[in-house]
Amino acid sequence: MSAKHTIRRELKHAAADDTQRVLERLERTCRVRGQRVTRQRRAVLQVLLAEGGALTAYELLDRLRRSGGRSTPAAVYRALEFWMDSGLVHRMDSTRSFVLCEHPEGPHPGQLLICRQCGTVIEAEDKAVSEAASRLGSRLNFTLDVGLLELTGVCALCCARGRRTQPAS
Amino acid sequence: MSAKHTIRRELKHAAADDTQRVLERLERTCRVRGQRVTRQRRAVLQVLLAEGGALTAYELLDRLRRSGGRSTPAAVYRALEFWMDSGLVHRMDSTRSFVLCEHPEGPHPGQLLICRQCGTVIEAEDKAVSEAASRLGSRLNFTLDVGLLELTGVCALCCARGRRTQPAS
DNA sequence: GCTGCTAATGATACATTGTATCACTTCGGC
DNA sequence: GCCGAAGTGATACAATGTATCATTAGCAGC
Repeated sequence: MSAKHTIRRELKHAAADDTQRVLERLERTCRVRGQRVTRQRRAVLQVLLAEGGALTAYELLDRLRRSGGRSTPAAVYRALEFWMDSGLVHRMDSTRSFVLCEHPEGPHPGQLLICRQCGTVIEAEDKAVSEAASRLGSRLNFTLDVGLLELTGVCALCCARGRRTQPAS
Repeated sequence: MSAKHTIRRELKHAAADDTQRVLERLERTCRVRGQRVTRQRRAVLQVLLAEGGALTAYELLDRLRRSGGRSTPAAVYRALEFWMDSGLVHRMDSTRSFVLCEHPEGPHPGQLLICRQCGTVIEAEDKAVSEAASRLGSRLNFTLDVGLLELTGVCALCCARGRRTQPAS
């Protein structure tokens, strides 16, 4: 459990941390699982770490190419698929974009709150929501997948920015 | 209110009903709102009614062309956008497909349960889920959009079909 | 160190999904 | 009938995602 916990903390504080160290640890963890962390995969994760938010596959491709790589769409999608299988990256259907996950231990119930305006993504683990959904599933005889619910809206910052009538200004 | 209700009931029982009658009523309702129900729009809705489930834009296009139409992607998307604005059609991000809505009165909180295997879509209005989501939004200072949550899973039928081991073994 | 197996890559082409543009047509109000 | 706005048709294109297959890299066993 402590290994998981460490990765999670490191992801959360990656901006302030030495990115290299985080990657090395991830690499070690994946190797233990029998997975290879190759140049492509490392590069993709690095971009997502550096970005600190969500990116579409082609935005990711752009960034990789700009840093001198010769990636292709297929390569990016393969790397993303790998990280999704590892549980380190989530794909958001509503924006067709990819974001680092904070719970690398694999599939887990939870929610993604996605800001329509700035693209910020907050990952939540609200028991009330996931249990209500689960109950709804049972009621309708539907075996729901375990995974993240996507909730779109406007984040606090954008909401404040957007308000022309001043709340206190 | 009774008009809304009637449309809703008719949509629900469209398969058993006279499709033409439903369309005529929808047309009348839209006209009252100052909206035009054109040939393209009527055709798109007709296909969705006949299908009784979700279709992607290009599946819809295929069906339209097979029935002798000369539609284009743009035309289909325009018609779908029109019906979505009217609240009669929902787009599901997770499957990139479109489905008739049972609540033509406009945006409303609710859930779509989507079967991964057969594509069946059930529309639900579970207060517990939408209220839990809403509370989560408030807690995180996120102004959530009013709309349908997409929950994927496996429907009862597919679940039964898929079970190789009998339930009591 | 070799050999051979498997996983991953690179490159290309292609498939799918969605939009922009613009000339033309249709509809509804006068 | 005429006008203006809304809608259409056609074309081209943008964005997103996959299939294929020859080549390369990493690891296991010798």
